[in-house]
Amino acid sequence: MLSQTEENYLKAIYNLYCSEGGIVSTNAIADAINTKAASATVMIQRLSKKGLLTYHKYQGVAPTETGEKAALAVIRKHRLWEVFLVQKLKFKWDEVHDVAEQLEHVNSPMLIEQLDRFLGYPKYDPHGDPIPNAQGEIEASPTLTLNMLSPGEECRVISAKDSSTSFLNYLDKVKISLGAQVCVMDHFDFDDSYSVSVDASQPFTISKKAAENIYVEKL
Amino acid sequence: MLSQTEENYLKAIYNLYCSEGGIVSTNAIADAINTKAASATVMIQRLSKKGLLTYHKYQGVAPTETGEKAALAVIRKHRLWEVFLVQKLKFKWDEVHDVAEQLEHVNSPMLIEQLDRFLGYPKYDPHGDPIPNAQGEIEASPTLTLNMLSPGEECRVISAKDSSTSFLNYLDKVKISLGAQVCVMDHFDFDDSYSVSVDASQPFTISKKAAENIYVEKL
DNA sequence: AATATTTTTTAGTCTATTCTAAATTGATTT
DNA sequence: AAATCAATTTAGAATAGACTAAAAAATATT
Repeated sequence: MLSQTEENYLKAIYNLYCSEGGIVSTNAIADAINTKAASATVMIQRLSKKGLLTYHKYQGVAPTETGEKAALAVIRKHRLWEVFLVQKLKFKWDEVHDVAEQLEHVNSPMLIEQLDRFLGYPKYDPHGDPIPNAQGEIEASPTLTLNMLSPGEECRVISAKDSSTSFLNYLDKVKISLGAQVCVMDHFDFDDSYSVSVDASQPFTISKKAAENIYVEKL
Repeated sequence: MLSQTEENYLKAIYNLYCSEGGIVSTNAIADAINTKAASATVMIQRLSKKGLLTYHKYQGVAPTETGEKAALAVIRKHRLWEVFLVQKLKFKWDEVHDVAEQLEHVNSPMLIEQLDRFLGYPKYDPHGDPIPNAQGEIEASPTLTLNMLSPGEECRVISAKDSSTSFLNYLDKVKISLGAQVCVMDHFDFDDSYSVSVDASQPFTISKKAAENIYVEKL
């Protein structure tokens, strides 16, 4: 059993390891956790004693197989809760993080299993990051944006690339929500705008800039 | 801001104060929290310094106005999460406690507000205990059981008085679930059994013993 | 290669929470 | 009222996690 603090360190280390692509420095970890290098060192030593990290003094750190699994389990919980908050509790995409940060530490395999079912086994969180499955397998992030589709094609909204409040408000206003089905009706060359229909309702126009910032999956 | 541990003590003290009706002893608190009297003493001193308890050495403890509000806020969260687990995530009534015990410490007023809305502002948890409102006001527990109704009356199921697994399994089997609408069709004097219709479906018979253990509210 | 700088680790404190053991207080019995 | 027993509190120590300051190692600069 890992403490909340251990889970937070592990998650931060895994994220750094993926994004920076390689061995992670003590300082980078301390920054991510918002603590001091000395504290990070102590925790690194503890986690590597538990077999979750490979660690060589002064050299840096990497998750082991076990450590990666544990980190992905936390990430899975975090992202499922984010979906819950947005889809069921009407949180905005940018309001979920702090709460999910707390909920991710609740320990109950049955809870997560049932939550996953309740949400309809979602594949992406509201920020477009893929949700690891129960075995800790994770897909690549989505790369297809709305503007890449041709008229006639249908897709489901995964997330927003730009997560600024102003863009999220815009999406909210035009009722393009997570999971919405969008059909591209037309493309206008003269200003690169698109006519789209959301959930089979009245089509309307969105700009190229907007379309480029909406991640989708084809249906 | 209270720590999780402080919240747990406060909740336990409030519960003891209500059930035992008066000043609470250090040992009773230690037992409830599953710790030792010495630890309870330390925490009592801390909570009374924070103005949440009135405390006189060797005499015992009672929640202050503020302490009661804080305890009720935790109880509100706990009971809302229990409803969520049973109604949405298909937990059995006897499986929810440990998970709710964790979830109740997540701190986000918006989360609880939205959860309450999402659940349809429930008044009782799956064990039949009333859910305090956002102002910390709480009703008395329900006292009306199914056998107290006359043929023709309709009611909503609040909870089970007997929460043994065998009874809960029985209720599950006959599809009498939390929130179900039950209409009493008939009462048979010769064995005191009742004919009931659940959610307007095919009536069936339940024993006096079963009817006495189902808390309901009249519609 | 020698020095200076940055990063990392160690050592020593601090707080929250727990424990055990000892001391104190209150209640009970004679 | 004294002696005993149970409940409570204090004292002292442990652990998890954080911090600061100082030491050690790695890296960069001259």
